[in-house]
Amino acid sequence: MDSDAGSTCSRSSSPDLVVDDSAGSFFSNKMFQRYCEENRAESETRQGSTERCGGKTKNRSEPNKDEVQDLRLKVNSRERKRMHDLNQAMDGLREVMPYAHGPSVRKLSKISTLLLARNYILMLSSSLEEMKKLVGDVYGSSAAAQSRSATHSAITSTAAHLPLHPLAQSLHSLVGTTSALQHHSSSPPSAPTPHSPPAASFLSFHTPVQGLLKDPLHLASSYRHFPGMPCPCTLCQPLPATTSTLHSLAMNK
DNA sequence: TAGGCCATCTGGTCCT
DNA sequence: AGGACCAGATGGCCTA
Repeated sequence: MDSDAGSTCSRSSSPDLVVDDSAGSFFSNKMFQRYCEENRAESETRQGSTERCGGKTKNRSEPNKDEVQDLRLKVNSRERKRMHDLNQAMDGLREVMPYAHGPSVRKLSKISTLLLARNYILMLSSSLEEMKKLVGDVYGSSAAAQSRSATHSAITSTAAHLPLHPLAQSLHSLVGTTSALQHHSSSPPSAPTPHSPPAASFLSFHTPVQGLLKDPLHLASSYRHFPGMPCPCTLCQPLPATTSTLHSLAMNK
């Protein structure tokens, strides 16, 4: 509809707001012209009715054309700002997501960003639970109760050796479908920022492999998987229904 | 060229 | 009343 306003933003998710420009385009487009015509017709009708009533002009509650235009522009501007803020938040979310960043990498779409974020949170939660379980197995419940700080440090230090959770595969599939990966196993990780996401190597980001989700155990973990034998790790346990649904969603993307 | 993604406008609804 | 939020409509840009 609004081609001029759209061209000014250059498809950035957080374009610079040029209110006057968009307003100009708004004034120039057909919808607004039709809107003005309708508004004029309505005001004329109202005037006729008031004259017919013969009374005083009672248009205090009914704004005139200019007021309606100003109101409309204000509302549009607010909505634009709201959407820009939303996009900024989306960009912030993209920045902390474990996918390849860079100019050569296509930006994640909004829906992909949200799905990826959800998967990422689920994966981290599962990993944390798994690490707690592992530490509990190693040190025993009493030892774990004695030093929770040690537990915490053990969790953080051993996180780098986490088996790849099936949820991570959905990250792979999502990223694989939306962008080319910057990080490979041979390339050094980029310098971490204060809010930098876990390194790609942490998530074992290699070449995206499509269809791995169909067989999560395929590259499941450092656990050894024997045919016909149940795996002891909780990461190999069936995922919640919601997660499975999300997997299919992500795969369909 | 079709489809995906996006920005913007717009009207409705709810809340303060 | 004014603002926030939401969803539908519309049209532009980009990619396969």
